[in-house]
Amino acid sequence: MKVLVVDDEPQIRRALRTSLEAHGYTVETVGTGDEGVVAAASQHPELILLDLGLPDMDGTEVITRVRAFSEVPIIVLSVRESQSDKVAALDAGADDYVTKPFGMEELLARSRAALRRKGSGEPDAPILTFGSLQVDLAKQLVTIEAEQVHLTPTEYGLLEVLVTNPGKLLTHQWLLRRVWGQGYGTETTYLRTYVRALRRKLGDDASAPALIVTEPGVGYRWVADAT
Amino acid sequence: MKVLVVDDEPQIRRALRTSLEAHGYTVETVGTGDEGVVAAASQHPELILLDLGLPDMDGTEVITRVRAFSEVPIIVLSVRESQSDKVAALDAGADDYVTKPFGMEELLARSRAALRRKGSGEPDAPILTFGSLQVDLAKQLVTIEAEQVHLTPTEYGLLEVLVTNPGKLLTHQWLLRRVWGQGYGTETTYLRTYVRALRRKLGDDASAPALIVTEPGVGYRWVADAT
DNA sequence: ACACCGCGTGAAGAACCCGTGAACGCGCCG
DNA sequence: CGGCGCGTTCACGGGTTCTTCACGCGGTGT
Repeated sequence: MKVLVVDDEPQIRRALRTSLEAHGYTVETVGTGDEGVVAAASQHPELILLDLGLPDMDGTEVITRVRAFSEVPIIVLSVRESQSDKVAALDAGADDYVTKPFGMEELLARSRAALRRKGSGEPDAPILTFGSLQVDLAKQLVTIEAEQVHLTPTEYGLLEVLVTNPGKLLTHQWLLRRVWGQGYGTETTYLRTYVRALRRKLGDDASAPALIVTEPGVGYRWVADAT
Repeated sequence: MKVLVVDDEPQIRRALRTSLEAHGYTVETVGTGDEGVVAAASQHPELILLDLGLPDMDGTEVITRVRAFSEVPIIVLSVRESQSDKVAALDAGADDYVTKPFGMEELLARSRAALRRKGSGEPDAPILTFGSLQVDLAKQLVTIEAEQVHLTPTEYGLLEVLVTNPGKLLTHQWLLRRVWGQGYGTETTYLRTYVRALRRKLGDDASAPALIVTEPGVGYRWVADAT
């Protein structure tokens, strides 16, 4: 049973490692959010313990990134007790939220509860294929006919929400909030610009779309069939 | 989305009921553990909020009894903060443990997290079928004989309120308010135009309607049987 | 029988939206 | 310090959608 610990404080990493290993878990530890996402993709842990106070990126960002390609249980550890922090983390896709300092017995029990639930899930493929187009959600890598395509962060973010919601009509507001953040919702010119960039780089034609269909006045829709 | 609240304090029951119902949940409440187990079996709730301090039986006992026949998510609410209580409840099969007093926003977020985990397994089918016509409410996609039909936003909005109120007589004013907004109510020409567009695109004949029947002087009625 | 009302039909102007191309500013790295 | 990548913003032309109008037709009541 492999557990990934993402925390920047070495003593906490050590404490978690010893306690977890004493209970029969295998433990991997990393110190930054970026390493956390990479390890979640490459190591395939069965549980992630994630500290929210990371130096390089916000904790909810890590959750969103991991949730893009995996449904592995995530338990958040944080010193922040405010409701808004908890709500943000849970709604981003976390399974549980424990405030520091916490009791190790409680954390172990919550880990058992999270792992017990995981029983009925099916392993998901982190690589989506649409004809000659491939999107590796874990590595954030896009290839077309085995040729790597370079996308800017915003372009990739938009592509990710599109391919993970295939067939669905995604409204302008929904896309903007999802890719640019909660403060956005009316900047449809952003979408036009980035949808255009995606279509160009992915070889799609706006007048005869095979990937991204525009629904006038409403939003966009990813129409390619996964193969 | 039905939620079962098991708590012996009437004011907590009331508070939970109002908050949950305000967020769109259907709420059942009972006051004893015995009733809780019975309600869990008979009502098939999709989430259980369980107070540990029940008069007739220990809370972990309730969890064990429910877990004997159901995997419905259980969130424990308790005044007890000791680790041993949390461990006991979680190991008995609870999904989460929240200590009173708790913030309602946090509880709602934890409820969403629990329901999200559960919901990912069973595909809720919001696809309505009427013969060869299919309306996918989630994707906002309309197909006829597996062939995609393109509808404008207004056309789709009108179709949606029609198919979600099958058989009912929908007055002009009601339809206009529902599709165009509160400020409308007399513009029957809009309805004529868009009902016509729908009939054309869906292959219905106004003089022998199989989908949309006009009720002269009153409104319209969706008459197709869901299959 | 006749006028009237509501509906279906078709079409046309106006308003809106999208695709396209390009420019500007900012941070970063050499 | 200069270029480069990226995000943001603007303007224009063409297409789609919304709104509005006009004309027949059938049913209703007088």
